[in-house]
Amino acid sequence: MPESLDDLDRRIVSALARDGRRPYRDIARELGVSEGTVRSRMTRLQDEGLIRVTAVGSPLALGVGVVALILVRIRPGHVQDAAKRLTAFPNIRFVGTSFGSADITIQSLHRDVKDLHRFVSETLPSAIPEITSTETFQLAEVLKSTWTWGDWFEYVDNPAEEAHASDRETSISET
Amino acid sequence: MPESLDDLDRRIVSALARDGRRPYRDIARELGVSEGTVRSRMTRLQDEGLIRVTAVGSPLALGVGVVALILVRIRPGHVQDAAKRLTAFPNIRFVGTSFGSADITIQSLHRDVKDLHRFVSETLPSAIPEITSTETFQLAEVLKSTWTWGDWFEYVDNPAEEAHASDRETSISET
DNA sequence: AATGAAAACTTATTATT
DNA sequence: AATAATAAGTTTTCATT
Repeated sequence: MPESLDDLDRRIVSALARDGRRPYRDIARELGVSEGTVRSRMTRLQDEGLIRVTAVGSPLALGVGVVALILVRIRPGHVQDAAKRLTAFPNIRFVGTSFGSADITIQSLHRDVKDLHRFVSETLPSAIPEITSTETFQLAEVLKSTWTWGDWFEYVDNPAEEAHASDRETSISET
Repeated sequence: MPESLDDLDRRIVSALARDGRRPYRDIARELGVSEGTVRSRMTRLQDEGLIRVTAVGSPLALGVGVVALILVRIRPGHVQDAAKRLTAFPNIRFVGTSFGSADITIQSLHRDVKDLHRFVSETLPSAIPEITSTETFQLAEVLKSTWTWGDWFEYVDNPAEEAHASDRETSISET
């Protein structure tokens, strides 16, 4: 039963979102608690699957030529099953079911546009015959892709604010 | 000039994608190089903005009630400027310009559907008057959201493979 | 659930190739 | 660009509250 994060958890997560390798001891000093407290809370959050500390980076810098967003429509009654099968593709990084004119939205990585085209026109339809249509958006430039939480914690605590100082310095621009 | 990653860089990044807090010394032992080599390569990759080690987690577990994908169309000639202004919103986590029937795709976070609706119907149009239309997909369930690179490195090195063993155990399912 | 103490281990710096 | 040596700092374990 994954209970929500308390204020101390959030501060720890914010600190690690800024720098995932920052020593627990250092974070503990800043927050006025012991190193063990930071450690045990992070262990709990990771064990519960709520948080992971990981290397993230720009796909386009890591040898990925093409990043695409694909909207998928599925024969009624087969959405959940189709979504589950899409998660098995190594080049699909995101799979979500949705309300609206698409049943599933995915983000996929490709070496080049030829690879993307083959994927959409051949691989996907033959792997998931319940697909009734797809719509593909090849991304030209990723201007923001953020993993920090400080701004969100501020936003959710203070609904009035909009478009103030942003996370940009700690995000990776994936151009 | 960000040159691409060599094989050793990739192995280091893969290891840190699995566990971002794993000691450099431990990774170095596994890869048969010195700790300093792992450290200096990570320093370079981080300084060049190619890789970041960070805490990532399930938005829906962190107090985010609603995650949406929004496709945005913009008056011709204003796409780049509008995209840049969208990056300033703290509740927008992803901004990409794209080819296809949308000019910009964004991912946004909201407390509830009322907040999402206000954002789409009021906040966005008044902040970015060049928007000509939007299409919103409220995400119901995120089945995959992966940050590891091992599978991609395999995929890009071996085009024939499809839908084999996946990253799922190291991704966070954002239900 | 949080803490302090201590041994084991890692990091960050420096000099060397 | 990589390495070994080393002082300083961190992690991990455990007994205590």
